[in-house]
Amino acid sequence: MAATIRDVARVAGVGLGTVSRVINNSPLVSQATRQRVLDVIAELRYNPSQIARSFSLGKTLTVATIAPFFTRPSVVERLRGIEAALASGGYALVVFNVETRARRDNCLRDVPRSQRADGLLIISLAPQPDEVLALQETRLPVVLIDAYADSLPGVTIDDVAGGALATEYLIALGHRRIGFIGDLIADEMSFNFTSSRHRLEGYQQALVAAGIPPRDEYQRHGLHGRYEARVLARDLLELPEPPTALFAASDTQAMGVLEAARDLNLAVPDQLSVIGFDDIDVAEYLGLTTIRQLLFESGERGVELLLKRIANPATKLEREYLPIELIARGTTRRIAR
Amino acid sequence: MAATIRDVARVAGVGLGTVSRVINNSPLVSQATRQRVLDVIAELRYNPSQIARSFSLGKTLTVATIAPFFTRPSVVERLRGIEAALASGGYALVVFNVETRARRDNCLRDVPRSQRADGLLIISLAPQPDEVLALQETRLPVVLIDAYADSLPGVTIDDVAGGALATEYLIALGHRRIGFIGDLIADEMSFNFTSSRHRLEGYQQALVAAGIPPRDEYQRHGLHGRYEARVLARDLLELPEPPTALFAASDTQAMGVLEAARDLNLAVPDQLSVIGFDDIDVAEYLGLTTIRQLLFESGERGVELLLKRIANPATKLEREYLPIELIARGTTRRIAR
DNA sequence: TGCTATACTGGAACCAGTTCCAATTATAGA
DNA sequence: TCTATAATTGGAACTGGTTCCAGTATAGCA
Repeated sequence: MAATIRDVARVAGVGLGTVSRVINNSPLVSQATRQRVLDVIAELRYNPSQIARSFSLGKTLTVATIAPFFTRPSVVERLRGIEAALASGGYALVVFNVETRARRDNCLRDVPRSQRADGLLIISLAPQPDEVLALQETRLPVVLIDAYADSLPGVTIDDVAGGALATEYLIALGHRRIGFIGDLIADEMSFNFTSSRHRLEGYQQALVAAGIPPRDEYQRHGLHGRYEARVLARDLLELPEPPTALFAASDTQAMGVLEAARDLNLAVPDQLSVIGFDDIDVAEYLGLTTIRQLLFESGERGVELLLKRIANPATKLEREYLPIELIARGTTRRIAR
Repeated sequence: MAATIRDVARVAGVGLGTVSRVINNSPLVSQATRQRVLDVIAELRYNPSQIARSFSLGKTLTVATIAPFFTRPSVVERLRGIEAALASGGYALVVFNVETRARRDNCLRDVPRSQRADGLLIISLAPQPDEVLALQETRLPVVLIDAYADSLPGVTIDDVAGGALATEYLIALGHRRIGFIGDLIADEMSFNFTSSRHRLEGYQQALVAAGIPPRDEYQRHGLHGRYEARVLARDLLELPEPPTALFAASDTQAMGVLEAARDLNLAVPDQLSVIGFDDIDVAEYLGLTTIRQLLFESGERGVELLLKRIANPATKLEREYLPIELIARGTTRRIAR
């Protein structure tokens, strides 16, 4: 139906190779011939088939990304960085959104094997050791973003340090009773999210370092979401001896905490300090104190690492840590001991 | 390097066709042969090349989506609907993010021509007549979401009715001085966004119908964004005779309006009513009165229409209108005349 | 036993590009 | 004019699947 390169060659009265050379701007074509071919291409409205080209070249000029819950603002921002970096490199982006354990497993298994893409970015999901092996076997270049796995390159932050940073800040403000709201442990297990767990570790380390024994009843875990965090926080704040400050493992969850405070008529920051994590777009609007990480840049850097590996698969394993920063806004406040 | 179907055939001692039949679960293979082939596939760790398969079949099992500013919550939610519907149909999703006029034009021109995908979804961008012609010439099935163009199928809402609905509600609450904050006209022009313009039309119609002459100074346009809307709203609210209610063409812009009110110490809803559009996720958190549209579903329905057209390109032009609904929350309030 | 219908199987041809080698033509230099 | 070299050009072979036709084996039946 659509014109092929052979049609063009026939009509222009030249050989296949010549048309191919014209399409690819090879210098090995005379000006006159090039013009003739270009005219015929226009006349026949010929468009080279990307598929045939990929097939012949053995490269797809496409990168696949597996992302959990890609509506989360933090994930979206990373994706935006990825897309921007890929577009400027001439690559297209295929997105797989993962919202269940089964789909996570399927994607991690099938996407690399399908050979749809020249490389794979995995956001916030840490492959298990056996999955890492399977990945390596496919020889597909892979880079993790916001996740860590032995012997896979990645771009992350130091989540333990981030958790500690947030907690130390609250301690410095005079808080001693500090609660933590994070992702469901079971959920972390099934998806193998690691950031919430690491932030919890940092939280505990900071407490211990300040001589404050961590209390189990101050640590709550639920499905990642505003509503779930709201319920957890409400519960936490109704303890006989409630925390005076809450550290939420993400800004989305911090929003749930703020709702809980509203539910209970607790003034923030006067009666309750709240700190989040990520510094997503609305955090500024809400005046939320949080730990900023460079989401857009994480996508960009991930692409950079990946393209380097695509160009040269033997590149040594690189792992990049992006900086974090405390952004003090209006939801935290000093209290008297 | 990687094993091909011919390797499998050779090692298993069968023909090419037989291996292909096994891969595709054709019933025309004896149980014994099938097992032998499966064993060899496992042994050689053979994975069929998706590219070769696409090439041979003439279909990519991929759908491309062009979306402007895909970080906007409304766009993300539509994308989520698209991805979900595509995944369940076995299709992959390629995403192109458009943030400049030049990229919009390039994407609209090149993506359909590259024959990377079996179909194309365009979100919130209305192709111009000449672009429609070019699209049709490629014979690629296309469906618009949140956009309208002559002779292209699409899924939209009635934005004029939505604008009227919001405005009528404010009027019913007793407001007479009602302002409008929408996207930059020049921007609409260059991207050819239409929804903000249509909502403005509905706003004007509702005013006229209620015997209220629309005032030019009450209608402001800026780049789509919270900050820009904040500046516009502040300006509007500092008029000698400021509006008592503001209709923002999107929830994101409504958030900017709320910030402006905060800047000027205007209590919402007591001194200023605010209504948004879209009912994005945070709207509920903010208690924002808004017009809800079914974002996720718009993606799903768009995919459904598209897959129908891919299966049968002769499908007659379908255009679907999704319902809208006023969600009254806490940022609007009745005032005495 | 022979014949026919049925169940499998093999592999050539095909999809639309790229690449590379051989052939041809043009150009420069002697 | 002839030769060496450079500049172009043509097209076969190749990429890895699918499809379809022809061929073989097996079973059922008279």
